[in-house]
Amino acid sequence: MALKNKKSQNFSEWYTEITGENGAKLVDMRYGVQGFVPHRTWSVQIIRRFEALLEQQVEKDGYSPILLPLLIPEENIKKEKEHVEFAPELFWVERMGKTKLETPLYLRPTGESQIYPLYSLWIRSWKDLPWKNYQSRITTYRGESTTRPFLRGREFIFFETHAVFETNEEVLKQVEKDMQITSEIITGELGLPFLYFKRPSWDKFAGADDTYGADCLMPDGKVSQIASTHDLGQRFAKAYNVKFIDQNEKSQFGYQTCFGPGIWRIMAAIIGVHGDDFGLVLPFKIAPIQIVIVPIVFEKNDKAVDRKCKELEKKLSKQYRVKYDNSDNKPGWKYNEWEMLGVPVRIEVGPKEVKAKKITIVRRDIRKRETIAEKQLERKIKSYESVILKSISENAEKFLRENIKEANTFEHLVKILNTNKGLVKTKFCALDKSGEKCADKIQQATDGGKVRGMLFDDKSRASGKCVVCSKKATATVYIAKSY
RNA sequence: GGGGCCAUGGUCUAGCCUGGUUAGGAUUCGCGGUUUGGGACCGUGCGGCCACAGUUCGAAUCUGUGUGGCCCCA
Repeated sequence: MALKNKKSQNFSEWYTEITGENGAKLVDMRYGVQGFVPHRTWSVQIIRRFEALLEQQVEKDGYSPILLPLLIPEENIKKEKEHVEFAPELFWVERMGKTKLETPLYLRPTGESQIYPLYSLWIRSWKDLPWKNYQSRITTYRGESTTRPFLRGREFIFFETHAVFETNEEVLKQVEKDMQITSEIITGELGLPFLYFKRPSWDKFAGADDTYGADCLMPDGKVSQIASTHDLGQRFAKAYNVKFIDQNEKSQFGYQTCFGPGIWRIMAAIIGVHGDDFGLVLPFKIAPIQIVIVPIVFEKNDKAVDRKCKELEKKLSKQYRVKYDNSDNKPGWKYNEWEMLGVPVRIEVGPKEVKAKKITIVRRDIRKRETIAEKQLERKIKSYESVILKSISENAEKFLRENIKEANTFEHLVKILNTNKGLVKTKFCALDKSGEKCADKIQQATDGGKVRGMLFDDKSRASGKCVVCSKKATATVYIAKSY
């Protein structure tokens, strides 16, 4: 059956339905442990594909893979004063069988406290720098109170890069590079536009000098951070003793960054932004099955249709991931099934097509049928690869653009955030501690609207007055409710 | 973190208020057959009251606790 909930009418319930048993079967929430989500095969196959794209991209930027344990000894979390912020939400392992462990172990809430003690051992000289490792296809653990599949979990899939540089200038270059990586994959390949912000000081990652985040707009008008980079300065280097001998034979602390595309959040955005009332709409490149062939058979002994389908399957499989669905279900069943799963291209072959040497082809994103000469099939599919991506990207970009509104007064800002969806662009006094009071006022007046920050590449000097306190504005900021 | 709703075969649901037959139906799934251009049909078969405790002669139903899910708000 098609989805009961409409995306435009009730996004939350639509989202729950599409991820579950009556939708695309991405997760199974019947596992019975809050915040711990069994990922079914379709979601894993999708995730693996874009993880791989991200892996290739960060490796191109000089990162190499490492894989560290899930468990970290207690003392590590105590070394960085601000990072201790994670402590209240840690999961602990305190026993091995019946034996109480001498050192309690915590499940990694993120990688800093396990990676940097190792960096301290691995990095010796300026010749080792920049030092760039990443780990992916791992999980991370935080005691969150509210959980939702792909948006917030107690366990979730993680991807993190950690770089050490000689200078602070290199850090900023890396921040920019990370934005490019995010853009090339998440926007370029997955069709998800985002805004890249420098976060206000009160909204930084624990222990970072600065945090930069990529915000994607979800259909209900809330933004979701789908990637972030942290300028760690030397703070972690000092806490974990990440030092190197410089060219003058002096010992120096490294400058560090870490970057994390949010694997779960990206998945949530693929589902939410591209999906429709018929199910998922997958970007061609990451679809586990790119083309499904549906036969239409009237007579049992009609071997011609089957033969044609097998021929097409064989031919197209050289270039694409193809499924010939010759199950017992009726064609209508198959259409609905594969549309729910988001397979980008469907080919229908019946007696009519065989006779006329034609093929019926359907794009998942617009669900329009087209009958073309068989000879043109491969060229058509080739064009769909880019056409589908372009089409879904443009829709997503249009939605983002249309949902950024400008406000010049506090009242206007509050009115927009309380009645409309999306982001509000406005003037703001300060992104350091002194601006936090104004941010709090906005949050209270708008039921949770947060200052997301100023655009990373915004080099202009803000003019005018803060929309809240009327003091001189120092930044143009964006405000939105968020996940 | 706060508030609300909820938990019955794989899925959806009736029964619960007012305790008492073998927990009813739809769909899915398996088998046999007829079918196949937008979720076909007939026959047949498998499968269920979230957990624990309490009240009771008797609990899906009442009470408590726990666990989990969904929605709204922080």
